[in-house]
Amino acid sequence: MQSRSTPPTRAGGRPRSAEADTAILEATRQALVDLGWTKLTLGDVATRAGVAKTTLYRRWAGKSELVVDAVAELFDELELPDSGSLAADIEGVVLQFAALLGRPETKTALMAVVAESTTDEPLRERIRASIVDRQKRLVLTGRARAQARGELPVEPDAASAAATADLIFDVIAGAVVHRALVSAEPVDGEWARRFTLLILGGLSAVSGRGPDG
Amino acid sequence: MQSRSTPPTRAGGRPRSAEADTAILEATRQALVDLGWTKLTLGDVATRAGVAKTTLYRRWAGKSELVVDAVAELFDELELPDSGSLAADIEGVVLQFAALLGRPETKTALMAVVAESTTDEPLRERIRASIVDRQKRLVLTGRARAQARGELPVEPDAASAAATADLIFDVIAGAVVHRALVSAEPVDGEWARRFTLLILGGLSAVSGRGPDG
DNA sequence: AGCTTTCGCTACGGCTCGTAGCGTAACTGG
DNA sequence: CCAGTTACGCTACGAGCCGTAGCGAAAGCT
Repeated sequence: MQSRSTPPTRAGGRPRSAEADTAILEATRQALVDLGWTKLTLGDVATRAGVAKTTLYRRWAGKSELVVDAVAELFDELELPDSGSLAADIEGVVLQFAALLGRPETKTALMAVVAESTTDEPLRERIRASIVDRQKRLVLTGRARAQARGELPVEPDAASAAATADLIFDVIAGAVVHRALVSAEPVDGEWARRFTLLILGGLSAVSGRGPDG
Repeated sequence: MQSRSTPPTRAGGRPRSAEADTAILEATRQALVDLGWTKLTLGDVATRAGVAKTTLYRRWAGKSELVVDAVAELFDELELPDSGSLAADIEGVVLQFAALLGRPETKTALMAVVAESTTDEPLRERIRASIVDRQKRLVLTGRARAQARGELPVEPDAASAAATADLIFDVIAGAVVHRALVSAEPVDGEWARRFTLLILGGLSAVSGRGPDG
């Protein structure tokens, strides 16, 4: 996962405790739930994890990196169930992503580290590698399946196909995040259905008929 | 604007300096550019603005509230130019919103305060009132114009119409924010064109033909 | 005038930061 | 078994920021 700060890793010497690692990440998530992003302190996390504060600083450069690793583990749960239709696939991934964003630890952490990454390029790359790309795969496989079913045309131009995939990704992830965290309204089956209708058929499709289409 | 913390406002007494207010908000934006969200301190803002630190604390409850007010002013610039077609309207507002998110002060501030708002309900309400609703108006007027032109059907059910408007809003704002801040790739005319194509015609429309459609 | 509120300034205790130093623990290779 | 190497827990430290209190002076209103 390349999460921790890699030391020169010469052979020999006492190995880093794996239990400490998991304890720290779990303690970080719990601290996020209890305190939120700003009030979370590394000293508090160390106490919760039962390790010394110095141990934390030996493995992570700072608060942002630690939190990214802590929430990145949660994004491993994301999967794309093969529902048999593109619409069902989209609804499924939307609801799954929404459930993840519903957890208090991801809620407060995700936006905060992204905010931090706007003035910290290495951090942004870390987020991309351990969180964002994991979601992007869902879009790629989902589209491949839809194309195999004949639900979507195969774009001949590779550059155009990549741009479309990026677009779809930003639209889906962005819309769910905005609905869940900015508008702070529920991402339920009803919303997922309307959203999918919009993505597949466009504005006229979603506003032309009722939600029970 | 109801931005500052309203004192009991009895008659009489020395009025609050309006110059200090604008100086503080301007200093806050500049500090955001120079330091980013986390490294911004209220003491530093006070020094930049040429006011005492205590003056700041008399008007704002904390860092989050101050920053919200500082960036909210920038969102007043948003306007919906009547371009004559729904597609052009969408592209216009997307590019306008993207330009706003391109500024370093909004970049780092917007996500940070939203992150904070997930554990601070009054702050979320403040953001909604002074920032989010301002964008939502653009969606409502844009749709009204499109309906007047006959480009969009008029939804008879009021609840359904409101749900659609919320959906459109979350999709547009969310996609632009995600593209600009998470993917960190340019929101240019090319992207705006493809995005508009997707919103209006759905997935098959954007992947069916090339970007020069 | 007298009253009221804000202002700038100084000072303070409390908290967090990130690091340094030390002795000990764990694991590796000769 | 014994050096060598690295991680660990612990303590302590200067530095910086927080948010508030207290003061005298300034700027309005009646």
